Amino acid sequence: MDTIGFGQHNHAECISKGLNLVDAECRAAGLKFTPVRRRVLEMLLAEHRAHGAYEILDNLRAEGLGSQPPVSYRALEFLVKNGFAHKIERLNAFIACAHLAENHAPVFLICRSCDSVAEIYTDLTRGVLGRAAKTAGFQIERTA
Amino acid sequence: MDTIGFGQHNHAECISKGLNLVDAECRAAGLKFTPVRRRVLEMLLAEHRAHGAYEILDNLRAEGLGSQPPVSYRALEFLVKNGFAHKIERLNAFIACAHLAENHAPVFLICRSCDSVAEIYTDLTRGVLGRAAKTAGFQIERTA
DNA sequence: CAAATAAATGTTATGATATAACATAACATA
DNA sequence: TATGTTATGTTATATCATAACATTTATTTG
Repeated sequence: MDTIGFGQHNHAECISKGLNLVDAECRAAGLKFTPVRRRVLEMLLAEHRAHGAYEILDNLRAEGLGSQPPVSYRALEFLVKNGFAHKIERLNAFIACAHLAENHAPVFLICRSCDSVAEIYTDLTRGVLGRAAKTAGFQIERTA
Repeated sequence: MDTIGFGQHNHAECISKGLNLVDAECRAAGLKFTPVRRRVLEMLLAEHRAHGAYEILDNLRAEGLGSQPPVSYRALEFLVKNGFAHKIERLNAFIACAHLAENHAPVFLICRSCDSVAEIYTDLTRGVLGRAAKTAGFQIERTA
């Protein structure tokens, strides 16, 4: 188990490492890490908080990278689909994955006061939830 | 632990019992279980699936119980706030609580094909999630 | 290389979900 | 009955999301 909480860390490095990692993964998987997609991930990595699609769009627009909703939604969809970011349904917002390069089922802890988010990962298919799911006729494929 | 899966049960009874239970709880807690609120809960109880706010509203409108979005949203808010229903963020929809009268932290299993929902409850603050939350500086108050 | 194909992006329009704000009515109780 | 409180009615609008189609860019292949 592992979390990203509120401890300090070298943040510039955190961003560049994330970008490089995703860059490499895309290369390996034959995915196109285009300028828009890269920039969106960079925005998400820049802060450990959830960003709305329109907030992302505003930034893209200011940088001349796109001006209409589908632009941000498509980039975010790409990132989420490939596990580089997650959508937090509770907030209708997106956050960079805190465990890039590891296959996992994310669970989010969301502060009720400030909407800060911490991402936990652990194998939920085992333990109490996995057993309950089985009883109900479900098999957990993914969370969120 | 307990779930509502896809087993059969006496459904008419399931509805009336739910209504009576909530009726009693409201009485005890000094909450007003008004016609709109009661009817909305009845709709939710009528099927073990999540209902959208606008679907609820359409029904209310057809019955002369309200015609504008705030009507259904307010009734749903009342039900959720008091634990009689839950909002499933993943579906932007609402479902009657499957464990009325028990204080709990719901977790939903959602079928990716048909959106069927099963509600699990268990004490998530213990076990792996509770420990991870603590590490991240969180204390789990509620889920969803 | 050129043509064909596929993938990504641009753009318009609209759908779907949700709430702010204010007016009115119903209810409780002093 | 006056007063405060809670619920409801209503308008308008904010917020989140995607369908559909045109255009461009990249990739494959003849």
